[in-house]
Order: sequence, then structure tokens, then C-alpha cells
Amino acid sequence: MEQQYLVLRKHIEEICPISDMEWQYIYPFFTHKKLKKHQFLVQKGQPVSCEYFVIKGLLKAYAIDGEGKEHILQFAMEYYWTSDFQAFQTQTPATLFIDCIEDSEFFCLGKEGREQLCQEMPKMANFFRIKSHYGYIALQQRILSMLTETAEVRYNNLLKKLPHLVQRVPKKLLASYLGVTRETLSRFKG
Amino acid sequence: MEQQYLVLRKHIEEICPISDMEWQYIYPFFTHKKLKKHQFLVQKGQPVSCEYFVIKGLLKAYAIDGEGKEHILQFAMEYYWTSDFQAFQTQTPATLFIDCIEDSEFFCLGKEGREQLCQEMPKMANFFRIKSHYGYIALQQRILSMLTETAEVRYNNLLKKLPHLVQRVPKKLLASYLGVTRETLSRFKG
DNA sequence: CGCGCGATTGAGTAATTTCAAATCTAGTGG
DNA sequence: CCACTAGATTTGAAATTACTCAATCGCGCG
Repeated sequence: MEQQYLVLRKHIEEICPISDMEWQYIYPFFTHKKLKKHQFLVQKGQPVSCEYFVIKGLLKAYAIDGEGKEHILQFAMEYYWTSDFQAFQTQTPATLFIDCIEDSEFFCLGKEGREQLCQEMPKMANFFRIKSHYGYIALQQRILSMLTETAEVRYNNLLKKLPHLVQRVPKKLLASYLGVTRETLSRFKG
Repeated sequence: MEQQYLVLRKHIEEICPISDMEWQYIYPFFTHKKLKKHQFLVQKGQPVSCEYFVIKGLLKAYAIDGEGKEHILQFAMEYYWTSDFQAFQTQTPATLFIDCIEDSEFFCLGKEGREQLCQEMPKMANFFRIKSHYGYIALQQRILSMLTETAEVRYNNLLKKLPHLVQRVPKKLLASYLGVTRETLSRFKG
């Protein structure tokens, strides 16, 4: 468990170094949580109390449309943050589901906790600022790739960029993430 | 010009109120800029020195693919921020173009300026943190809509949500933003 | 008045989806 | 170690959807 907290500290220090004393202040804001494969972290209609930093495992965040089809918004593995951020931020019921593709573990941060951290520790405000900004840029890139590239090209780029993720995820889920059917994905490459 | 600075102050204060003294410190970080219709704010291959807060007018940020086709990532009108954030953040050449659909005016903030503001004024770090976070959520919603909804539904939602924007933008640009051809968009609705 | 741009319409083509069936694979219990 | 099953993947063929290319229409501006 000590070990796992160190992972979080290291993650924060990649953006802004902190002293031992600061860390003593920070870490109690986070609680630890463990789930098994197929269990839900977030469910549509339920309140979303936390955002989650993944220390182990793999999850998918997705919406279900009118025909019951699953559309994957995000995969979250080690060192990723995940939640239904929209619901978390506005404290409204979730519109997404998030469940475990593998047994997983997280650190959880509540809304009050995050705001208190940001108000009382400028370093943490900067940490979240920079994280959000990187996240924003990454999503812009993803939208651009959805507009400019075919699903086949996006699939090949995913293979290049995140081979470790692709290995761990069934192809039908990758298809859902890329926005095509599993049959279409299956007809790719050569 | 006084007037225009007030627009920026009001925009900041929607998220975090500031004193007159703080404002005196903040506003000199911003410079003013004006462009006419069809002029470029950002061009592919060029360095991106600023992020821009639009006070007047309307712009489009887009990429051009291998076949010379334009794919619109973002429209930016009054009170929107725009830039090639990826290039700005990493100080690499732009991959996007941004040009004016109408005569436009902006406040410009350089990278050093932004970091200095954030380091020396926790309130501004919080402002940008919250702005980025909202932006991140909005892009997640857009990705989700691209995955779950048809272009026709997305078009109708755009009409409902931003009727004022839709009026000002030629339909062929909306088509590019939605990810379909102008012919397809033209066959929608009635 | 006519030019030029944007929007629309039509017809043929290409790509994706849908539905169905066959195959493959990993994990389970005997 | 093997057979069995559930889930995942692949393949085929028909139906649907969007795209391309071409032509036409409409309107505002000079």
C-alpha cells in the first residue's frame, strides 16, 4: 500500500515536485479502492462521488445508446485518470458506465477534496491545470483524427502508439472505441 | 479599448472574482490584435506564440488532409479561447490553420506570460484549471456525440444549442465540422 | 445585369452496416 | 490431458448509407 501511494506521488511529481511535508498533507485526501473484473466503478443514473487515478488494471468508460449499443469514450489503465467528469463536476447523475476489463485498483478523490487541495496548495492547482490542459490537447487530437483519418488508419496508429493497451483489450472493444463495428475492424489490415 | 479589456475581466470573474489591484497586474500580460476576414491567425508550419481570447468576430481552426480537404476542429467566436494548443504548448510548428470567417479581434497571451500569471497568482492558475477542465468535458461530450449520434442528429443539436453560431457560418463549414460532405448535410432535415 | 459563391439535387459508386453462420480460443471441470 | 462451452473473431452476402462527380438553382455584391 505504501508502494501504491508512491506511484501517485511520482505521478504528481512528474509535473510538480513536492516536499515530504507537502506529501503528508496531500495523500490523506485520497482513498483506496479495489474492484474485480466486470464490476462497475460508475453506473448511469448514480451519483459520481470521485475521480479516480488507476494504479492497476484496465477499465472502459462508455455510453449505451437507444439500441443498447455500447460506445467507448475512454480506456483507462495504470496512471490514467477516469470518471464521468461531466457528472462529477456538476454533481448530477452519471450518464456513463465505467467497468473493469481487468481486476483493478484506484485512488479516489472527492470533489470537496480536490477543491480544498487546489485552494490551499497552489502546486496542486497547477498540477490539475496542466493535467487538464494536456487532456484537452489529447482530445483535440482525437477529434481531429476522427475527422481526417479512416478507422483503419486510426487503428494502425493505435497499434503503434499503445501496443500494450491493444494487446489487453478485445478487438470488439477497440472497434467500439474507434467508431466502427467489430466486423469492419476485422476486415482491416492484411 | 477600455471596454474590450472589461470583457476579458468579466470573463475571468465569471470563474474567479479579482480585485482592481489584481486586475492591474493581470491585464498588461495581454496584447490586443485585429484581423480582417480571410486573414490567418495561425498557419501550418509557423510557430504559435500565443493563445487567443476572441472579443469580436468568428474564426475556424482546421487541418488540411492529404487530399487538400479542410476538417474543422473548432469554431471560435466571442468569449472563446482558440489557438493550436498542441503547437503552443510544445512550442513546435503549427499543424493547424486558424483564419477569420469575419473581421475579428483578440487578446493574446504568450506562454511565458501564462506561466508567470499562474505561478504568481494562484487565482489565475485556478481560472485556467477550471477553464481547461470545462473544455475537457466539452470535448468528451463531442466525442461521445460523434460515436453515438448520426451527423443529422448532431446538426439538429447544434441548431438548438448554438443557433447564433449556425446563422453566421456557411453550411459547408458546418458540414466539415460535423464530419460529412456538404451534399450530405444538404440532404438532412425536411 | 451578370458573376461568383454557396446550396441543392440527381445518379452512379464505394464503403459500412446488418444479419447470419462458421471458426477460433481460453478457461473449466472431469 | 481432454472435451466442452462461452465469448471473441472471422467470413459471406444483402441492404443501407455516405461519397463523388456533375449539373442546376438562388442570391448578394459589384
